[in-house]
Amino acid sequence: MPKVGMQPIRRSQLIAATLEAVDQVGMNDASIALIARIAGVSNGIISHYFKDKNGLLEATMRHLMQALSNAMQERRAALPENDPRAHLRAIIQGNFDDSQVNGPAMKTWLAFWASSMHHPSLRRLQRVNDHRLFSNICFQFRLALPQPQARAAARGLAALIDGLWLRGALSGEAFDVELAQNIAVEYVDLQLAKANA
Amino acid sequence: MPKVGMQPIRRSQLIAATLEAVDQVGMNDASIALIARIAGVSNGIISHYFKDKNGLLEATMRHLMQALSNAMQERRAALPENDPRAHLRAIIQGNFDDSQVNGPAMKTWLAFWASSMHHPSLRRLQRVNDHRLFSNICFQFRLALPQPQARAAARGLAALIDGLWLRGALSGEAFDVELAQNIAVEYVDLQLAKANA
Amino acid sequence: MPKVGMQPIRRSQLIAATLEAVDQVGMNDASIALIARIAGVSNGIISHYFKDKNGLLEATMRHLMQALSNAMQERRAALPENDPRAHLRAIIQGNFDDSQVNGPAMKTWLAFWASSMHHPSLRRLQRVNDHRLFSNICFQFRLALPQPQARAAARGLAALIDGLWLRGALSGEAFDVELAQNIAVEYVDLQLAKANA
Amino acid sequence: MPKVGMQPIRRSQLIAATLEAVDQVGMNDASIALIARIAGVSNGIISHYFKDKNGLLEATMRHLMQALSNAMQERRAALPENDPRAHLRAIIQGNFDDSQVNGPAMKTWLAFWASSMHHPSLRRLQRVNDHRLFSNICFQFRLALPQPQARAAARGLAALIDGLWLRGALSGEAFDVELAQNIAVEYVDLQLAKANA
DNA sequence: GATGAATGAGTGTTCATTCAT
DNA sequence: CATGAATGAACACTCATTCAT
Repeated sequence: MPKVGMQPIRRSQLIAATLEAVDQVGMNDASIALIARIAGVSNGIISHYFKDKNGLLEATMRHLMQALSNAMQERRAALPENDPRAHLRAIIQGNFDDSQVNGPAMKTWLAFWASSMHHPSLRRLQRVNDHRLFSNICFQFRLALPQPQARAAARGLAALIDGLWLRGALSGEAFDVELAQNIAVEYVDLQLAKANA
Repeated sequence: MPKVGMQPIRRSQLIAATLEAVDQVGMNDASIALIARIAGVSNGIISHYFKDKNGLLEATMRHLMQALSNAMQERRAALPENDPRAHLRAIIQGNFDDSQVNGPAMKTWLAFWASSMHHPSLRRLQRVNDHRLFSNICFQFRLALPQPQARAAARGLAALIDGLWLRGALSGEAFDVELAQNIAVEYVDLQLAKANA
Repeated sequence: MPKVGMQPIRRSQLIAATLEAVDQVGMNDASIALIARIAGVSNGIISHYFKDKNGLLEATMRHLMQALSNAMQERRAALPENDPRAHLRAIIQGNFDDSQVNGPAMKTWLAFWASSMHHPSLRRLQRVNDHRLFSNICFQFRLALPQPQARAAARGLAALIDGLWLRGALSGEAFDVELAQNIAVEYVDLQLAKANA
Repeated sequence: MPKVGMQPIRRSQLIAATLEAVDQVGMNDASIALIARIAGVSNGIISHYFKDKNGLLEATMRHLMQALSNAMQERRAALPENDPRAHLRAIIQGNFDDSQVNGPAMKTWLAFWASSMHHPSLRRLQRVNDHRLFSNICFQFRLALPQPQARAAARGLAALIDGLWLRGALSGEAFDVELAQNIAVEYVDLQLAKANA
């Protein structure tokens, strides 16, 4: 049923199908045929809306990143400017948002990380994202700590968040969001405590 | 040329070629033909020494895990039994051993993590490995901390190690081993400090 | 914009786009999408004016043939009836008319010749065209030569014209029209000289 | 039945199948699947012996050129050096050799000419071949004529040969080799006659 | 033990064509 | 008239695997 103005609808539909396919069989076996079948459309349409498979995967990655960014912004929007602990807490919570710790998202993120080592376009996206998380964290620590400590603390917190997320993803059990958040928040507190020492 | 005893030699040769291939083109494009070419052998021989491609990949993953285990054991062998800080430090150093932070190893680890989400045999290996790291760390923290805190600290340290490793792998720059180790060791010290509070 | 009388305009537009497309990428890769893009119209419109792609190609071939026919008629219109040399000269010049020796036309002719071997409708067009050239030439030679010689001379001149055209098209250099015409006209003179022997 | 040393056998087999396929359906529709079916082998084997389809087509063109070259050399081998008429006659006869005027060969040559306009590798082959024919002819005419006339005569004869061949291929009737040869030889005689004028 | 010829299913992609709007 | 969304078959090509030698 050809209609006009289908572009945004179809694009969302295909990105959702991609996440579903990666969840089911992994990115390697998430063929265009499978994705199209899941989306309930024909194979050929993917080239119509995304130049090729890579275009679809890149769009899917952007979608996940946007969701992550939104999850953080929502939590930080109402916070007072000069409260690093609250902002860091919101950043942590955003990273463990439902949109990031469900099965499809976790599997897709992992697959993207692996792929990004060999695909320049994904690599670029990956770098921008990593750097943004680090910058945001660093900026908040800088409000309470001198530059060198702030940078080290930021590096540590970013790594801790990613590591908690990674081990949660690989554990095979349900993601214990609260436990992960507590460990990360405690790290923030330990770092901020240096300010008063 | 002795026709006997080729098995271990060929197996090492093929595992090395696999790491090299994954480094060059990623695990997706590391075809049997490419691996065989890198190893300087014929395509067919891989089925001879490993049942199939999956067998080769599994063996490669075991190889990396063994190298990680060795790197930790070497550093811990001479340490006094009752010195958790020293042991945790050795565990940290082992995780950032040269055998783990070179390009081929990092790319292969990442690819295995992604694959393990969908391949039961890799998943099992992955779990055992993850659990062993956690157990080792937890045991050491337990020497200084009560059970609940020890478990939380272990979870945090394991995540921090993996996260530092992950962000190092993805950064695209040379891995700053010393910086990573300092951040992790500082985390150990902050946790152990609770024992005396 | 008048909605009536668009047919001849659109048809010319699409034929011109076809020639352009064939010039750019060859007939094999001259997809409907590309032709439509060059013409600045939508994909679907081609079926509207031509039944299908084959219809468009056939129309394009007819267009080239008509241009060739016109090029010859224009030059022959004012000639006296009983001057075979002048008419043969005009036929030669018509075959090397600008409309026939430009890039798009030459590439399209070549492609049509190749295609005509396997597409009955193109084949029919091709035959009619070939025969007409031969008949025209033969008729003129017949005014000066006995039948057998006239036929042989006609066969030779038709072949020489096509061969000069072909080698010019394939040479990759600019088409040296004058040189080609001189060689063909000399052939005419050599044949006509037999009449007086 | 895998054997060693199959390369030359398979290559010939596949080139023959390509000619047969082009004869049957034209080069456009001569898919790898069809060629493989005609050769009685699997699709995949073509990449094994030729890098890709283009490699197979290029090899097929080289095969035809070699056959043409052989056809001429055989006829010229026993000729005295200083007899341009005999050599030109042999060149003409070689160009109308059985290996060149059968259906598959003619259709394939035509298809290659069309393709060569858009494929650099085929274009290069085409140019070398064209130039060789011209050079050979020119060298012989030069033995009897001054340089400018020799060059013009060579251009004319090369074109006449190609044109006779082309019109024969397109005519749809059986190729009248004798008639074509007579017309071309007569052209040689007319040109050589200038030497004594 | 080792080779590499051979298979054939599977991939991403292209494309002429159809048709609701 | 004209669009462009949608289809689905066809394509070239890749690849893990098998097996005669």
